[in-house]
Amino acid sequence: MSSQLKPGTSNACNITALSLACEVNDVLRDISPRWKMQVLHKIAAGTKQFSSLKLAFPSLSDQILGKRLSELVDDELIDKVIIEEKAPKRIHYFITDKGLELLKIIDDLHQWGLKWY
Amino acid sequence: MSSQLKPGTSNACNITALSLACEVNDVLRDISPRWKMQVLHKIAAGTKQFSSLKLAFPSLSDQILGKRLSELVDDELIDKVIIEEKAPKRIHYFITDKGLELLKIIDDLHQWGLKWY
DNA sequence: AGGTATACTCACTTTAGGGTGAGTTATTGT
DNA sequence: ACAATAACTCACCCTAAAGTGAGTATACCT
Repeated sequence: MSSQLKPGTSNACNITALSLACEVNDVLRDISPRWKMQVLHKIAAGTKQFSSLKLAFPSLSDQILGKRLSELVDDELIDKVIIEEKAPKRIHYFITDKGLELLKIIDDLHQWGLKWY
Repeated sequence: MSSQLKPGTSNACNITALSLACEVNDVLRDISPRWKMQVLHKIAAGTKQFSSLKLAFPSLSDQILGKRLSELVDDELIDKVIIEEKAPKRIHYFITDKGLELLKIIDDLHQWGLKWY
């Protein structure tokens, strides 16, 4: 048993937010889909193309990768830059500032996992 | 378009972990179930009993609350303390150090959400 | 004797998400 | 002429998660 709150401490805790509003729900729902944060991380690490991302995750299908990429674009976590319109299309993905800030927190989560799992 | 990595920067990025291993998958899977982090937060804020938690989340059913609590106990994010064995049972829940460290990161996620959503 | 309270569990249905197969477009290489 | 390539989308299935209804134990209160 660890860190019980002292009785009479008026229910305050050292967590900044006094009430975890729905934003956290939304954030968690948006970051939890399988592969999504790994793909984001890979893009942050410089992997720009669909095909290279495919190679990076052999057990991830084209379809799911496409879905995750469009989600990441919709979330404004990555930017999609069209290099060549005509087939064979060439598109590059880049992480945004918003995505980079999120990744820092995801990395904290990773560190927490390493410590406690 | 924001923060593209400079070409030739050898794919390094300012994220600590060089590769986001499966731990992040596991962590995300464990924290994403609906209500779970909110229940954890409420417990951290001093709400100790099943019935008080029920009142705190009117749209959360007994069954899901029970499931989330047992998950949180299994994850060692909360401790379950039996106050009275015989019916009517009385049980108190307390957050663990592990849970408290996680909540700090969840709060960062919350702040990130407030900033960017 | 019947109702209430606490903290659940079990079985079931419904919904959302993950995953698969096929098809598209236009250009380059053999 | 034919295959390959890049980056997808559409339609479908199937499993896992969410949510719902009912039931349980025991003691106290009226």
